[in-house]
Amino acid sequence: MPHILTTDFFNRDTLAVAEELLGKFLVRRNVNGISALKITEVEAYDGHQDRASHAYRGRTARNEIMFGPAGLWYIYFVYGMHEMLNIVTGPEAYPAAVLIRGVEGVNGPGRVTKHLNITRNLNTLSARKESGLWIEDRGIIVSKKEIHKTPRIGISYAGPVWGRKKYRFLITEIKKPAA
DNA sequence: TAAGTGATCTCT
DNA sequence: GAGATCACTTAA
Repeated sequence: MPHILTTDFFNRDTLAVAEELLGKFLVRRNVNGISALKITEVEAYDGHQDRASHAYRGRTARNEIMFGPAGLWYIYFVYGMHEMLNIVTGPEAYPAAVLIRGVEGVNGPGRVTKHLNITRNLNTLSARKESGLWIEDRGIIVSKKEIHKTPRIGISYAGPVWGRKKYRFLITEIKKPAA
């Protein structure tokens, strides 16, 4: 039986949540039915001191949701064309979230949202069945050996310290034998 | 490698 | 209000 992740899962250390999201399934229900895709790549944005985080300069209308309780979707629009999907983590008033950068067969945060028809109208909603977008544990175990950690992407403004932190987690690509 | 695209934020 | 910037993608 798939187990839907709830607040308890998300209301923990952001790095732990990010790492453990690998291998879980992002499930979307819309007019086309239900699709479930395994999460393969994420990034953590953790706390007000994280210079790469939207919350670094304090609370604004956009990042307000990052200060909210865990388990809410934070979806924003960048570069005039891409919606980014994040799940809020940690306790209320502590600004943190995990960006879902890739799922099985769909690489790149902008492509994930496009593929699953995820837009800002889901922003601030809760990750549960009722919202049409949630995350399930389907029993897949991801070993530490399969997990790669690298610096985050597209955050050169974050400076040498925060820019180099290995807050990006991805499942190692398994090389297929040449056909 | 550079352009596209528009919301958001910072400064006037 | 104006200008710069941006947690990206695609086409060369």
